[in-house]
Amino acid sequence: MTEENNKKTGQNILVSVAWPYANGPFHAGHISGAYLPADIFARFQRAIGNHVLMVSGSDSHGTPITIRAEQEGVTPLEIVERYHASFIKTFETLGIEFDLFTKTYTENHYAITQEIFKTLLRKGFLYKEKMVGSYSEKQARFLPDRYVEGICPVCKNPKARGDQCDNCGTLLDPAQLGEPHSREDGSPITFHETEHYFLDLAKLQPALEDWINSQDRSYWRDNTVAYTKNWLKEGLRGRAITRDLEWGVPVPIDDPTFKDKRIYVWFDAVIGYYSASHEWAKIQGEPEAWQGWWKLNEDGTAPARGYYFLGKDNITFHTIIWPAILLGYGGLALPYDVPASEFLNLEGEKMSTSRNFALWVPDVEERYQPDQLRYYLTVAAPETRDSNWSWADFVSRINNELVGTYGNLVNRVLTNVYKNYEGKVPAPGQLDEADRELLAARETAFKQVSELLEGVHLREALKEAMALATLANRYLDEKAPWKVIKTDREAAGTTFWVALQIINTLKVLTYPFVPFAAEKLHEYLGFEAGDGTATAYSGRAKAGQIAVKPTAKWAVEEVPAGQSLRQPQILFSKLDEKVVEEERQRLLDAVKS
RNA sequence: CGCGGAGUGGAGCAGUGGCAGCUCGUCGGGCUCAUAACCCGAAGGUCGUAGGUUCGAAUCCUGCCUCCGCAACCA
Repeated sequence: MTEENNKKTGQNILVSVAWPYANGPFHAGHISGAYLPADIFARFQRAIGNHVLMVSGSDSHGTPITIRAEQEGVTPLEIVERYHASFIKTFETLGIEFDLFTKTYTENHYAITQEIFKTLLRKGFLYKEKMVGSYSEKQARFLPDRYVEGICPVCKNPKARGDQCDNCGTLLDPAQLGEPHSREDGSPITFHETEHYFLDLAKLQPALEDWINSQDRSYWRDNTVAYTKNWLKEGLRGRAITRDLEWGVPVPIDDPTFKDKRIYVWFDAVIGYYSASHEWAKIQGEPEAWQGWWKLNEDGTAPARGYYFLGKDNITFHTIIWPAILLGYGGLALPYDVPASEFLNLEGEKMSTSRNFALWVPDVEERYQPDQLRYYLTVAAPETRDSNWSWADFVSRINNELVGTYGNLVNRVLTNVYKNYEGKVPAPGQLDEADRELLAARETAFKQVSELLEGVHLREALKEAMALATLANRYLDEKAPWKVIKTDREAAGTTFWVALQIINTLKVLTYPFVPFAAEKLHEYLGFEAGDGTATAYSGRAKAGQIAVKPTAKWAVEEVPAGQSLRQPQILFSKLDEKVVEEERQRLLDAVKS
């Protein structure tokens, strides 16, 4: 392990991932934009020896869940449980490992959310205000603006929504609509006065600005900085954090008028990162362990760096609102970085869940190797701008890059050595310039991939690792050890020894991205699974449980001469070209139905 | 004129005033241990668009077009 990495060893890293809203399964954009990058980053951080706490959970509240439950004649909790199970299945299949993936529907979360609410109230960061809400007599509840439909006062479009008219783009207030009615059942809407608590963002703005300006944020992605500064520039306004709902965290105050109100879902959802850390600590049997990731040191510094992985639609909740809540509450660490992703399109079109034009992960997770999905979701990830999932591209990149370049390199080396050297790593003789160059390139690649991963430039990091595989392929062609072996068995052995060292490093460098293959390769190279030398991968996140910490080691290490290899097998399977048409047809069929 | 991001060969990207580049793919040739990697060569771009500044613009300025997110009750 390099000195540089030694310095970093032992830091605490919080990996927070946006809480998926439990009213539908994952599509490819969710995984590509948040859960997979978080997992890759967390695997890297664990491997270099940092203490990672990676948490998230199902966002269990909110009107869409309530309405869906009513449509299906089940309880909101049944909807939440269904998709919570679906999320966990996907994580297990794709090898996305949390320390805890919980729900916002837990006693722990309710208690902590209420405690934060009460503290903010006591410290003067909440205020009460009356507002007018859209009320459906028939459904007997207040509706969010977008669930109110009526005639647009500007263009007379009869299907204008309460927040905006899709026809002419005018921003609306539900009260401006002609003949306002519920979008769900068409029942008429009346307007009732209702009182709510507001988070006093204006009051928190100075502290928020101090925090943002307390250090150079150029390591944040451009879009994230732009969004955040823009909001601050325009001046923050209070934001209602309670709703007239029956499903959610009860408002913890002694006031009968708030008996039928709940804390609004966006307020409680961001608190999930913190409450989940408490839950994790309790399950660990060390109820105070959360402090190592959250509780500010006496000098005001953070005990851990917190990384928040999410989509661009969620940025301001994590750079403005969540920090504001934390500042108001006091004593807790604020986000260090918010690596927000752009959006993933599908076959050149925007995904649309209402049209059912989406790549639903549960539909494909069984048809392809998890590493194939992880690879493509990384190289095609919307890391800096909107990107595109295309099945033709998927097949071509898997076959050419993952299989052709990396898989084939591993296979040609392992099969040659296995066949010709009694299944043992040959001893190296004198190294020549080409050997030394390649071994040096391995050190460079290791350093670069490490730096890129540290900066959350995941796509670049994977590209660098693959470049080393390309170098190794070229080296083998030049050396042609399969020819040399006929006349000079020792010289060929040296070449294979060098190639094995490169493969061993590639195993480490690609481990965060394709952990299943790394694990297999580790064994093919003759190491023991779980021995902690490279990619020991000892447990996967189980439903709502603690993942066992991998003890993978991030280092350039030697495969010792004489070590017995195991019978090599194909690392990644090649895809048949015809899946392109099949998958495209599946998408079309789904849209029709 | 609400705010912000983006537009460069088929795909993904780099390029902040000096001959438009890289990776992948495509086509032709070579080699072949391996799930056909690697090597040599070729085609392919009026840099979204119109104008301006400049000896010189992908780059700086202005207008317009297209895509994306936000727009404080979507989460």
